[in-house]
Amino acid sequence: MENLRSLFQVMTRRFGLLNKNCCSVGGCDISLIQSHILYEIDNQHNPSMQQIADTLGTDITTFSRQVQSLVKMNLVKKMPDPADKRISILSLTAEGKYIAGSIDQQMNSFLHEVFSQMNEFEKETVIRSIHLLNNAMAKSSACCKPFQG
Amino acid sequence: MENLRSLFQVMTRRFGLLNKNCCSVGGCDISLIQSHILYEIDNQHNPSMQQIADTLGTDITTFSRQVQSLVKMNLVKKMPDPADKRISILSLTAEGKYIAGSIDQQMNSFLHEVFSQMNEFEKETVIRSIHLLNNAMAKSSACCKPFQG
DNA sequence: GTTTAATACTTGCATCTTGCAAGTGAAATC
DNA sequence: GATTTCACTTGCAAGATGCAAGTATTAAAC
Repeated sequence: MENLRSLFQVMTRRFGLLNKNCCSVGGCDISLIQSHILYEIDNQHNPSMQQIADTLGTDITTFSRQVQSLVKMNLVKKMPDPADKRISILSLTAEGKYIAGSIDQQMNSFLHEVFSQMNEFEKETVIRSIHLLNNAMAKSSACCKPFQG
Repeated sequence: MENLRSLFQVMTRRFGLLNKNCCSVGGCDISLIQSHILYEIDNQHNPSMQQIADTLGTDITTFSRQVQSLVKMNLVKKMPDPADKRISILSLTAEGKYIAGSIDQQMNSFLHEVFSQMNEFEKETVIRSIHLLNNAMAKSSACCKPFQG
């Protein structure tokens, strides 16, 4: 089999660059990490700090400070869990939802442009393949332990 | 079409986490960025500083300092281009090659484990798909301008 | 052929990010 | 009730980042 790593390296770097350029919405500049945090808060159900930090594979202390900034920017809300007062449940404010949605839209429109290079059959094949890959990665013990979302 | 972005987000994060854990070889600890630099130096032909910095989408000043560390660690060599003395050509030292190869091996063995979850047909489909994707991204104007390797 | 502009880097500085260690307070275990 | 564990938060020190301003070299303009 050919060198799998270089195949993936190229792909993920390109997607990473895409992601990097997708983070400014209006006057509001969001860092790459922050956009990932917004994304995860939006996609998980009543997530705690720890959950999102684990998902993203970032240290909880760094994460704590990132969230503090997002709270200051009025994009994220932190509510103590009524059942366990140690836990902070994260959610997006209206503004946070707007920003997250905006980034999502930008990313999707770029991706659609990329996919527009392909015919229908190719598109479907590629999408199915990524699903396969994601499932295989989720099952693999070697990698990605933190993330099981 | 379903939400493409979340599909890619999951995939690239998993691969990113994989990458993150692949960077220590023996006693030598390498940061993620440094491993990317080693990879690119190894894969491009007599690359200049600017070329690699562009490929990786990092600022040239940050890159300059990263390369300085790698030179100090005796993993990278910097040679002035005889034809244009402004340019520094980068190459790996023997030790740098060893480290880069080691990381490559780790990544590939993890990827093979992931692919071992699939049957032959799925494997081929997935690999072909990533090629398709990389080609489409290379053609797209929207993204990844810096990288054309 | 000298001046001007552009290129390929490098350094200064100020800011942000990172993660370990050490803390707080709350829940679970003993 | 004492100890341990858990979910976070802060102190610090180290590293990463990027703009501005520098050097040296090459290319372009006049």
